[in-house]
Amino acid sequence: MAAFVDVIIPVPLQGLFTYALPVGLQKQAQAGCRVVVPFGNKRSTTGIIVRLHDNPPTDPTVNVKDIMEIVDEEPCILPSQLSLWQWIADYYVCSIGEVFKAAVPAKLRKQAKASIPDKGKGNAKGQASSQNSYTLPLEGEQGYGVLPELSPAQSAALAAIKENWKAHPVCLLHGVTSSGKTEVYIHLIAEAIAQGKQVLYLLPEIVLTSQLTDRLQAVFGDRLGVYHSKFTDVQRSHVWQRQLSDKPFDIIVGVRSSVFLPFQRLGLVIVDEEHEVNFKQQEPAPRYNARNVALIMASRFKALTLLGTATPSFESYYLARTGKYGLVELNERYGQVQLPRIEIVDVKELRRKRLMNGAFSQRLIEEIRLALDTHQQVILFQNRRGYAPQVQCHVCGWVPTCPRCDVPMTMHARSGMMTCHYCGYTVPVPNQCPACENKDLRQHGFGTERVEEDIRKLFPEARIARMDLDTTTTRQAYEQIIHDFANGETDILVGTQMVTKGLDFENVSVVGILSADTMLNQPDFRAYERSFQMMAQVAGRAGRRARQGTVILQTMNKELPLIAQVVANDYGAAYHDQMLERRQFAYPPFTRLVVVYVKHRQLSTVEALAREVTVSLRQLLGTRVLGPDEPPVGRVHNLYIRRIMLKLENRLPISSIKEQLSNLRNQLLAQKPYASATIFFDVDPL
DNA sequence: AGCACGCCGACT
DNA sequence: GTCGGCGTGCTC
Repeated sequence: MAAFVDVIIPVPLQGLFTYALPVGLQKQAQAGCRVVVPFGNKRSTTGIIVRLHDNPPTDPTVNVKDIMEIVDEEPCILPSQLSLWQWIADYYVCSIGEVFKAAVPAKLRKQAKASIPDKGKGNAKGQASSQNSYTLPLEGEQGYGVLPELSPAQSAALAAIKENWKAHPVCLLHGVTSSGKTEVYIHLIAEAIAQGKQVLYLLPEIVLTSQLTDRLQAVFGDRLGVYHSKFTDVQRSHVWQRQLSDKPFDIIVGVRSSVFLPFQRLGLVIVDEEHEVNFKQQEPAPRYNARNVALIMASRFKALTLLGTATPSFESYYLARTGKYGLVELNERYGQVQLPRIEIVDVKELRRKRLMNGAFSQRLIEEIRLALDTHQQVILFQNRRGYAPQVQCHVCGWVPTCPRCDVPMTMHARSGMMTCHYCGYTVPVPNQCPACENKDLRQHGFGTERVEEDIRKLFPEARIARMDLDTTTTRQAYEQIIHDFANGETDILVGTQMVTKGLDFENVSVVGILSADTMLNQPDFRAYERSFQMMAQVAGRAGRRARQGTVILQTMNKELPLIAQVVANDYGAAYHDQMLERRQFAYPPFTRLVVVYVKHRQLSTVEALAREVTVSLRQLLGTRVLGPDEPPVGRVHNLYIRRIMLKLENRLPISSIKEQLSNLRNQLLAQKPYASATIFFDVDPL
């Protein structure tokens, strides 16, 4: 009988915590069970048992405390999950307690007694499947509906994927926009569950709409569970519990965090829109990429994996081209719909000739007019929300900036407020310049709110909607906008990136990219890749059934090769060009990146600490260490920020380097002047 | 990350 | 006289 247990505690501290196991609790203790323990100043905290043993802590100064209570009769975290958590903590250089926090719904993390023992009865309320009965068809029996019929191209892709899987457990499906990848997925899912396997179908939050879940629901009924971040914590806890039961969902369609659900017999993982940056969690730790975590999880389950997208991340495409992944191309749009015609508009020249009407060129206005006259729909993409990204005093040049961050505040006209898009700080729009008292404050640039207002003036008869962070605060609002547009109740949809993501509308004949330049000008080695992806994706929303769509692409950089590649929809050329540069400048996929972030309230402290970090890392890694430098926004929430970038060749012993990073961090933060500083790592940054 | 302890300003 | 500001120290 074990005397001690090692426990995961939800704090950003390295390692596990050892507790004594009172005799009375010994028979109930199992790895994966929740326990209530005293921790620090807190009388009780819920942790997870990782292992049982007989060794008191080696450090004689620690005062071992007793477990107060074991919450579960049966583990609520499976061994496969515990080991995945450890992998994530090691790979992304964070604590396992932070992984615990990200992985488990809060309700389950806060002791919720008595809910787990009710095995097999976890009802996922508010789920796509609302029925209570979990009766499944017997083996071999047909609880799902009719599978969609596949076009010859889709059938060929399906066959090719299965053929590829014979040699590679991971296959990349590169299918042009509107090629009907979802139907292919449905066939693969049906085959997997017919073999008694579970399926994880991962997509970015923005694509997980009822449009999609209804479609899957129609085929798979209540074998399908949906795991959405906008569901309540209770709903997510129910899905978790059901996955532990003896009647788990066979298919989980879910966002990033669904990689943390307990799977018992995972056989297939589909990562749709594989290139999406939203698969990477930015804040807080763990800064994990759900696509990569899913790949690790799949390989541990010996499950097959399909990565699908019209615009593969260059990393994935590289792995496919070099034979690490299988590669299947699906070049034909479903129903022989043509790819859109992309027309470049030279904004620089039009500006010079004073021919721009605000953010709109004459060509774009003509095309919108034509679409409205023929009862077709329009999508306008502008990658900034709000009314004006910057306000400036025309006399003295004063610009309202956030008091807590080094950024200009964005003006929002409807609310009459200026808002910082980094920290949320909001103040009323000033009616005069506080520096020179002049009243001539001018707005610079165009946000979606302004675009919406201007387009209403140009087309007063059109029904117009806007989709951005400000109009989609609730899931219902988001679904409503999509629903109205899909049903033809809206003529023009204005929006940010949100309008570019995997939404399929039948009747869109015109897409306007108002300014390609905001994307192109990002000071980031991925700007090229991201710009191509975004433009190709938004262009792909145009031209559905029966007719070719038109894309009006407005740019100040029409001579850039990238623009020509977007026009030609030449993914291969964009990839090729970019690979030359990535190789030359030692960027992924030819290296792995780790960015070290240093933050502190005081500028002098951040700078000193960033220098110390850099010096120490140079001793270890030499010229692979770049920086320190100031990020584009050098202060957020009153914290000054510096970063150091590590470019590590693929052959380097990455895990030992990460261990040293972690040690260096602990060592520096233990020094007095740096005690209140923050150091964290962003592994494989996007 | 919490949370408590501890030492300095404007209020009933 | 005290309520409370957040610096800093610790967590099996």
